[in-house]
Amino acid sequence: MPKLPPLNALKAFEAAARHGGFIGASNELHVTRGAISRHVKLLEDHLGIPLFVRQPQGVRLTEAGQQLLPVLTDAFEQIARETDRLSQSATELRVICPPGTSIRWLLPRLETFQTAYPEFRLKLTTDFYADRGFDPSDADIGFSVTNWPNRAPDLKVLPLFPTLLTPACAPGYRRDRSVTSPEDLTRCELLHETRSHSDWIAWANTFAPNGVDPKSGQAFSNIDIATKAAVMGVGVVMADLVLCREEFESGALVALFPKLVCPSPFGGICILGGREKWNTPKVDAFKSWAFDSAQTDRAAAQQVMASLAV
Amino acid sequence: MPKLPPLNALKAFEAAARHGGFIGASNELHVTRGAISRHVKLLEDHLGIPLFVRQPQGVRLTEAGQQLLPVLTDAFEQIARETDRLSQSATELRVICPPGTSIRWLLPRLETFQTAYPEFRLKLTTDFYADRGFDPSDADIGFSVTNWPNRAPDLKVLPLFPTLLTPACAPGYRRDRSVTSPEDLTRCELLHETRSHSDWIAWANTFAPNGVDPKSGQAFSNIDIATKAAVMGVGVVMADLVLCREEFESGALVALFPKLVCPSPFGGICILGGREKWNTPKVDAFKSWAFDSAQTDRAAAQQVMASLAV
DNA sequence: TGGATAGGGTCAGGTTTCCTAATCTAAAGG
DNA sequence: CCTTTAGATTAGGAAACCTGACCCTATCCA
Repeated sequence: MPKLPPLNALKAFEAAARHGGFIGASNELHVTRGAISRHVKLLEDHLGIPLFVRQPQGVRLTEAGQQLLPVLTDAFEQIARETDRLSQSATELRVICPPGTSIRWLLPRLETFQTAYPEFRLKLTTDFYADRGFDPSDADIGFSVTNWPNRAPDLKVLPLFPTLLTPACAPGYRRDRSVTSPEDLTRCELLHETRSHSDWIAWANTFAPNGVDPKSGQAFSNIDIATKAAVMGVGVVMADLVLCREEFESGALVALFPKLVCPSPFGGICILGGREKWNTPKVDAFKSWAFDSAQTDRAAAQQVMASLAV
Repeated sequence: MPKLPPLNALKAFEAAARHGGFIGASNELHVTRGAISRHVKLLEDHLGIPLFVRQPQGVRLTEAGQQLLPVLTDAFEQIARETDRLSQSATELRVICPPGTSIRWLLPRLETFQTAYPEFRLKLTTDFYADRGFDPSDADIGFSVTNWPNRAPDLKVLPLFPTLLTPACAPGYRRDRSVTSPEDLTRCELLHETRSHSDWIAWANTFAPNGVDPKSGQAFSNIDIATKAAVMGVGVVMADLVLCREEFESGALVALFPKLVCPSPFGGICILGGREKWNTPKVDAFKSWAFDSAQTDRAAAQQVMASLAV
């Protein structure tokens, strides 16, 4: 690799040559004429060959200067194009989030992110991941309902708030079925999300090992629809006390067994990101915003847990 | 024109990425690891995107780094190639010199130039110029026997030593013809250079307006051959007291009229160069060497002129 | 003719950037 | 468990850089 001349001198020369004078270059580079003059001279000394002919009316490129200019312009343009592209991609924040979490948590809060960090352009994909789980090359941030125990070594995880599960239904549904113990659930319609019955399985394992078949009932494409179905009196949904806080507070949903709350074995809602990007400004911004936004959710969860311990 | 990142940081990153580590880069750039580390971080901050994944065993390029590296390598290589080429041409010194001056003055002294300035590779062309005179794009330096009065505005001139003309011949030739006054030259064979009879014309105009026909006699392809012919007793040459000093001192040539010396109306031997290159290191070196080497010639000319004034 | 303008060169002095050298950290290897 | 390796980090001093004021020259224009 042959040695390069001083790069800043090259930049100064390129600008001066392109503008046909030192003043133009000094404006472009926001320095004084003297600075351009010295840079150009330095480069000429380095190469041992004059690049400009100085005349009282201004400078004119020598033959050597004319040969050097297009090479530099081209090289700098290449560099600028690529670095710009990378910078650009540094401000685009791609987030992927499963439908339930997206509808019930992320979407209602997203506007505050854009307000807090207008310099990032957020692109949200609301969808389940493909079978392989979250892939950092698809998005910068992925929401997840599990802490992905040891599953992806290249992924970093930031837990936002825990998932607290308990069966819930509309007040009228409870009245009609007069459910008082887990065994009574056999008389109820269980409402599921299509992809997994794991929430019902987890809860049933803890509180009703023999009293309910977690595979029975109806399935919906995502947990938000299942919850809405419960509100409409279709059946009993395994509700997250945190994510469904609104429905519980308004009375649209009631917990069948307020003391039988099962923390999700997978931990709760968290965000994932590739190790490479985990500490980039855009990901940092999102992490910090998400963690702050989840503060009230963590507090609510803690309150529920405290009330159970009594 | 989009803004460029700090160029030195780009250089540091490029070297680090190419070597796959900061130590390799620090060796190539002759700085410490810390310097590379800071440069890379600066660039990452500037772009807002990490370029390396830091691991205890070393660094690994991120996706962004992998995309940036080839662009930088290519751009720097282009620049290095072109600047190298220009530097190279800065050390090649092309000189063009008419045959007479070349044989009698330049060639015998050339070795001392190479000794004094081994960094320049001198390429000598011994030839007359084409009709248009010396062209700076053909050579960096041109020797001339005239000062080119106001003829080429873009040329710079450095006079080396004056031309002092007087008719001379072999001692035996003078004895045979018993020449004692300019009028006796009509009985002599005049020896000329093919291209121009101006020396004889200039001398005859001054000292023998009616006594000699400057167009008569024999012509030779250059003044050196004409001089050698005179030494051999063929005729009378219009000799330069400076350039033919050796022949006069050894007695091979004698001046027919020692007091009738005519300074060339064109001044004398000088070197020419294009204004653009006149102050480049290589041309400066040659100018300084040539001027110093001509010191004894100027002294000899001065001595001749002083002896005439007595 | 002579002042105004425009382009560049140069220098001292202060600021920014840069590098070094020493000290930390974390992992791997003997 | 100690050594080695590869980077990160920091203070402080060296180098590069820029500014701002001045000079020069040629041209324009009144």
